[in-house]
Amino acid sequence: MKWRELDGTACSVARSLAIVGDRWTILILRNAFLRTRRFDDFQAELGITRHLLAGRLAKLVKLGVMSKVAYQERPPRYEYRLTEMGRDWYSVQLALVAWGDKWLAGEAGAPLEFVHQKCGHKFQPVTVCSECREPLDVREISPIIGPGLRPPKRLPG
Amino acid sequence: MKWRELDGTACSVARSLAIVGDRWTILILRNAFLRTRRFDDFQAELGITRHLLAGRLAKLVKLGVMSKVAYQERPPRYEYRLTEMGRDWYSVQLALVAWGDKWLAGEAGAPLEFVHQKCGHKFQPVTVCSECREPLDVREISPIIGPGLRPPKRLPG
DNA sequence: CAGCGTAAGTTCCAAAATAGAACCTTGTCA
DNA sequence: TGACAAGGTTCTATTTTGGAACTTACGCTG
Repeated sequence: MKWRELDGTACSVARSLAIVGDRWTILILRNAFLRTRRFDDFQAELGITRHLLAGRLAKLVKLGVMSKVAYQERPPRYEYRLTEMGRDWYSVQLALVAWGDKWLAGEAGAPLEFVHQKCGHKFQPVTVCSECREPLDVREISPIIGPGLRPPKRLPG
Repeated sequence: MKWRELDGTACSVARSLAIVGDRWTILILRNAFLRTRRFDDFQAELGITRHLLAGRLAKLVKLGVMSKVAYQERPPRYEYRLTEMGRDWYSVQLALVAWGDKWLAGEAGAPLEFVHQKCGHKFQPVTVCSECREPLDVREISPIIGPGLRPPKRLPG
């Protein structure tokens, strides 16, 4: 399988990876959530080469994850902001952070903690079932064929 | 920043990426969740080259995400299973699937759907606050410095 | 017991992606 | 007029991947 074919597969993991399946892209999004918006700021904070950064940002804009917005006209200057699609990536990032905190932080503990303003507490993200609200366990989940894999109904005529 | 340095940074996203930050590794884990266990099965299902697969599996084993278990002695044959650390990756995968389903599946709908055996319903994963159980929104979360970033207390003596 | 099949790798070379550094463009400001 | 700034682009060297063939250790079959 070549990477060109990835987003053609009928798998949402593969399709997602076709967009955000490299480390730099995920780090760019991480910093975007920490309010970074400008080319040079991303470059300095991440240490990514300018060349790659330009390519990654262009791809994210093309695919609708970020948008390029002029913040001044003369000289023309742009910033990159998360779209709704990009903001929605946050649930993946939270899961990634939680996994890293749990398994990789060691004795020192998590580098960052998070406070939920709504309730005022430090929290961990918990993934629950949209129907019964119970936390999900791998062993209690069955995948089934969805509409995206079912053969289309034959049209009349 | 070079990739060697990534897992040395005080960020759980970067540390996680140092392990699972390439597409093949994530696809290997995806198939592991679908019960694939043997070298040749991973190879055939993913289309990854044997060379890379060997490297990725070895890395996952070294870092404790999967374990290599002999399932027969003569000739020696091994299979790869998720450890607890690996099973715990599932929350990230669910978030990734949900994001792909929502933003990339198009009109056809999700390729796979999931049933929660406990309640019997098709569901979406929802990320909630461990304290108040409300769904989390980016704009209601504040990161704060955690113990992993606080300078260590000076030891007496 | 020669030859075929199987699982799990390893080795080799060509093609693609990345790192690192320098350079370019458009405009402001002193 | 020259320095500075933001946002890129171009260049070469190194690293990583892709693709295919080869290896090892055994068991089976005729």
